[in-house]
Amino acid sequence: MTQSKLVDPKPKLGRKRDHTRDAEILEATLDVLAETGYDGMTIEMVAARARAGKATVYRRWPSKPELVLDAVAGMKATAVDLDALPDTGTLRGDLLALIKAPTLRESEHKLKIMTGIISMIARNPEFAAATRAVLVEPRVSANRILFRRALDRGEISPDADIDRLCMVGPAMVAFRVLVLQQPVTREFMLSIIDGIVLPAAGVRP
Amino acid sequence: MTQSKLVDPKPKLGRKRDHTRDAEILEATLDVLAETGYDGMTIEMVAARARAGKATVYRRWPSKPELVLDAVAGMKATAVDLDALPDTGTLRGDLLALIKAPTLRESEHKLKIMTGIISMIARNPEFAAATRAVLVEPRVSANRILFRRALDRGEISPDADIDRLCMVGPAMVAFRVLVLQQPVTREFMLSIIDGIVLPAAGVRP
DNA sequence: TATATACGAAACTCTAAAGTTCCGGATATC
DNA sequence: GATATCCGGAACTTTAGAGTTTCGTATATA
Repeated sequence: MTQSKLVDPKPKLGRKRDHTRDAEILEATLDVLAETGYDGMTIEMVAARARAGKATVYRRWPSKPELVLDAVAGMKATAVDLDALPDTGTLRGDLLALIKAPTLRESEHKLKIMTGIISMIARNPEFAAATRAVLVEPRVSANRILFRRALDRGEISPDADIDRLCMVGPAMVAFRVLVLQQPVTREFMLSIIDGIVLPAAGVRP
Repeated sequence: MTQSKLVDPKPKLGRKRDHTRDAEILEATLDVLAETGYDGMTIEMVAARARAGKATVYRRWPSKPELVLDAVAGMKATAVDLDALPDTGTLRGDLLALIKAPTLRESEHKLKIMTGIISMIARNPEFAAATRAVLVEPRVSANRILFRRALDRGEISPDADIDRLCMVGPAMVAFRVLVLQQPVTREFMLSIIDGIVLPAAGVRP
């Protein structure tokens, strides 16, 4: 019997699509998104930045929302690796290990992208889900693991509200970038860890 | 000598502009803003909701950005009254007095309006300033007064980071509404006050 | 080598919304 | 009562951007 590719019968002739361009277009999408926001972004801007034609973009993604959604979802790849979390023996040490300069820059960049998408998450549930998956879950999950460890070690108060504590960092960072439009510095993160999170968790200095 | 109104020589003939419509149009603007966001909002939507014609809107505001800016700035009127802050004798009492149901509803409503404006604050500095003046400053200033009082009473640790503590509430609320899209309940605020803010401030339960 | 598709670039269509003008009717001044 | 401006409503012009098509060229299969 011959091959029966009923679904998606791939053509055998013609030039193949260059899928290395996909990543470049998605990256250009994120850049433009961070600079102008979703509504300010045009497909022509994205194509120009990726040195591609509009047709090349539309050959891969059927519409602007799907392109943006794909680009945002792709950011999850650069999230914190839950299997390689720091384990310094103290909660403070673990938290400090998570605020290295590259991590902070990345967080700020992600949030600037999110600035242009915030208005969409109210209009389109898929954007809301993508946002949470990329921006909230990775960081909160990482924090949760660190706090549980600290709890097991008896380092923090047993009646600490871990679920809320995990959100303090992300919330303060998001507020600072989205609303206050200020940079996320190491000093800022330190003041949150030492001034808010650790005291609230019941860690003695 | 006759009157010398060189600036703005008001016409003396014709029907007077009905300035009671101003407030209605601004209110309609905020409603549409909360529902569809800045870019989704059209002047026709606003005019329709205010039972006015587009011309009536454009007679008062020269452009869409100026209308929205004016509407947002007007929200400051419903901010917390710094001269009538609660003074219950304890920090916890004061904070609880600030999270009555009507206040929470108002905060949530303001934040939903802000959702549609967030993308603009990166594009237009005036929007950033208006947002801070309406959404951040009033609440943070109120908190600062309450925390200073508590500090003067010796109720909280003298080395508490008051500036950061004042932002925890607003940041957590903004994060919950803008990013998580969840309602601001009294339980949520209680968990922040009792689980984060008071412990971080060094108040013993 | 013929064919089919990809590429970048640009021309093109279509639609939606910003902003303007005009209408008939109302309300004010002189 | 003549005139000027307001009102809501609707027609109108202009512009910008989403999405499509076309063109000359490059690259793959058969």
